Amino acid sequence: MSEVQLKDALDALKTNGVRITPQRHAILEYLISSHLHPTADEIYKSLESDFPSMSVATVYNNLRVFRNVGLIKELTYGDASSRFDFVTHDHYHIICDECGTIVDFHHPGLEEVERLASYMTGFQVNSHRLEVYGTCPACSNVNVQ
Amino acid sequence: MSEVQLKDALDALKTNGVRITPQRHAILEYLISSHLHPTADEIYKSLESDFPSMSVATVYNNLRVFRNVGLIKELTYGDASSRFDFVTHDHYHIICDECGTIVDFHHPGLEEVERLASYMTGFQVNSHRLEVYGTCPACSNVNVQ
DNA sequence: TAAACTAATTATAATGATTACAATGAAGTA
DNA sequence: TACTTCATTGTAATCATTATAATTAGTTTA
Repeated sequence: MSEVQLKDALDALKTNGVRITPQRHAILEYLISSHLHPTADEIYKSLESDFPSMSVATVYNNLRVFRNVGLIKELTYGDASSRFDFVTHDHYHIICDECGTIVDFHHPGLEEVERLASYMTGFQVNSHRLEVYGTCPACSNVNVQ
Repeated sequence: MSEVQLKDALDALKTNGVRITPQRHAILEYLISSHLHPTADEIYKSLESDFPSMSVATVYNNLRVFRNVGLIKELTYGDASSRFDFVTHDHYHIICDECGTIVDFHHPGLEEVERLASYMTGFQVNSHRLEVYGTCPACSNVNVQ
């Protein structure tokens, strides 16, 4: 786990006047160390042994706080649970249609697309979302057999 | 409304062995004529006067059928309702952060990004999803005043 | 340090979109 | 016409997420 990332995140919280509680510390630590894009429930279950009395509402509340501060991004997929991604450098996601695995890949931002969309629609553009879908190597191998 | 699109859609259903019921006809017609990316509930409410006894489950069931046949795309946004988009030529969406309006814009497909993602991750790529977010002209004007 | 104030946590109930289920109805086929 | 299959209906169930109210813990100030 990157201690630097954790320290920066805690500083960001302080700057925003957000108290640092043991639960928040643990959730942040988990988000930084696990690169698995966990759901709220996965975080809750993972921290259950360390915080037996923690409520699932606490996880949701704090994920919202972290998102508002800009520390994490929420990845939403219809009726399935949201997944949460600690914000580092710019990257996009590729998602396996079979097993749901999410893998990061680096690619320059699509500023040109943003510019064009803005020009064609008259919107002021803030951001964009890009995801690629396909079959991961593991699932491809299974299918072959 | 494009009669050609409706005819093609009905043909596609027949080819796939899907019966064409009055409800399905009406839902399809609504999806083609309205370019508002409606939710299941909006479709349900709009057809209520013509089909007083139609169940909301029928709308959901048939949207799933249409999606499986490839006639429509489901646009998902976390815990909010899914929106449904009749598939025509390639286009992406730009969405207003303030009011949620969805506007189509045309842009060449991002095959290069798909290729790069595939190369970097070893995935077989099937598709991608791109959305741009910003503020629509109407909301921009409101903010100025 | 102790009191006072504010924010966070907890447990639980409520919400709301979507799906599952069983019964009824309609379409296609022999 | 009878049979089989699929679609629709109404309702109950599911499940992620949020709201609420009470309790607890941090922070600030005297």
